[in-house]
Amino acid sequence: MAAKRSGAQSKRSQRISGTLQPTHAASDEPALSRERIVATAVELLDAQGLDGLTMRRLADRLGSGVMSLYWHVDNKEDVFDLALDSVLEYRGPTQTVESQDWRGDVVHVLEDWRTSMLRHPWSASLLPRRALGPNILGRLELLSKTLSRAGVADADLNVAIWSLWNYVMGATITRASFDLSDEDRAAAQQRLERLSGRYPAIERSHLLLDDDWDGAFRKGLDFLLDGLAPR
Amino acid sequence: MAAKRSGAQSKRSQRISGTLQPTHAASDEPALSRERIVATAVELLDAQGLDGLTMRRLADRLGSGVMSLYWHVDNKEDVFDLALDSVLEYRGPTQTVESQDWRGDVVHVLEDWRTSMLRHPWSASLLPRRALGPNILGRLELLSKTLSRAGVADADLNVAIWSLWNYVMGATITRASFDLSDEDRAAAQQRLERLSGRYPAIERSHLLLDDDWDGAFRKGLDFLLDGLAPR
DNA sequence: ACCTGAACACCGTTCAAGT
DNA sequence: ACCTGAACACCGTTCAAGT
Repeated sequence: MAAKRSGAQSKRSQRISGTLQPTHAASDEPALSRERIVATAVELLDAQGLDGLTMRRLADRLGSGVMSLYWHVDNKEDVFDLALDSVLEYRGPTQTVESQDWRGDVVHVLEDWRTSMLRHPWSASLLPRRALGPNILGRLELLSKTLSRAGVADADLNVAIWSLWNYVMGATITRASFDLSDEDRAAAQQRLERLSGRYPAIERSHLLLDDDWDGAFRKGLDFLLDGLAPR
Repeated sequence: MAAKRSGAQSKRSQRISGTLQPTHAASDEPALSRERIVATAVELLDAQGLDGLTMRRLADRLGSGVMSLYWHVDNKEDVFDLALDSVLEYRGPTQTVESQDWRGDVVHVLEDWRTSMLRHPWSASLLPRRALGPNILGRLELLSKTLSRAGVADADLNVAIWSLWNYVMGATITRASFDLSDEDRAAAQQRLERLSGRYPAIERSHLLLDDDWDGAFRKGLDFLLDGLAPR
């Protein structure tokens, strides 16, 4: 990873080191690299959302020409794949020492997954269309092992993994997309009421205003786990 | 809805009715309308996928100028919203006569939902980013009523709805995105094995090759329902 | 090995104008 | 009320060229 330099220092070093950075004389940016590109792409996505990521904007932010990116990266799809997988890197404990609470471990793995994605809401809507990168596979691997330890039989393992994956993805995607629009939800509820009578049930229960996403997530997850690995 | 006419008939009527369709003399297409635009957008999405929908291509297919679309439709986002909601129109029985099998009704509602979306795989990856149209609301309403009849208490209704929604969305999105790439999955499994050792658990269980999506869907759904509405 | 600008074939949408 | 073409400000990517 390139270290950050202060503006003053970089200006000086730029003036002095004309021969040291011959191909990069007009800029104070460190050299281009796959890592820098991906990190900057994530920044851009966080700041501007899915549509905000543009090869041209990305190059701008990196202080390089647009076409320079294509040396390090296949195309825009590739950038999406890399950004998504980088955001899903697992940083938690990969093997809690002698844990006895296997069910708690499963919950932790899944909640960490959800939390990671919610930190970058674009990742949720991106995931369904992208390839499985190494970090995603790593999380699936971890989930598989934890489920085995929790007592899920080998024959049921894939069903269990996919059920939980589906649930987590659905919950995360829903939450990420609905949470963006708080007053939209209020507006939606009002619209519901103006159509008075067409949707009486969900109007009465204030479905669109309900926002205990975390609670609902945990509750549904518990039900699933009860079925998958009876305690 | 504009009625379909045969080519011959429309050519004749075009020649005769110069004064009847004065603004549309040069084409044998019926007049533009919101409905036609949406229907054609769905065709285009089915044929070419998400990236295949272009205002220009859409206009081409409709035999009109690009800008004519904007009289009937706000912008491209609007087209996406309309196409998505149109695909989610519920056509099943809205009130089965005196059904006693309430749990079966819930399952039917959710499976019909999933089936509708899988008929148009782009809808799955589109949904998380779009507004709730009338047909989506209608399905939520139906689900809510069915759950009530199945014995879910009012206080638990929203949690139940969102849990099921999340599960169905996750399962559908996953299935729609993974199913597109059959030999990709085989390639992924091979890649796994070439990395031999990094992901032993999911390699051993052939997770990426497992494709009993429907079975997994039903199983997980049953577990959820067991928790939400004990029989 | 790494970076670049010009050029191509596209986009969505504004606007002013037509009937 | 409905449709249109020209024009604008963008896109992603190929290519041939630079160091």
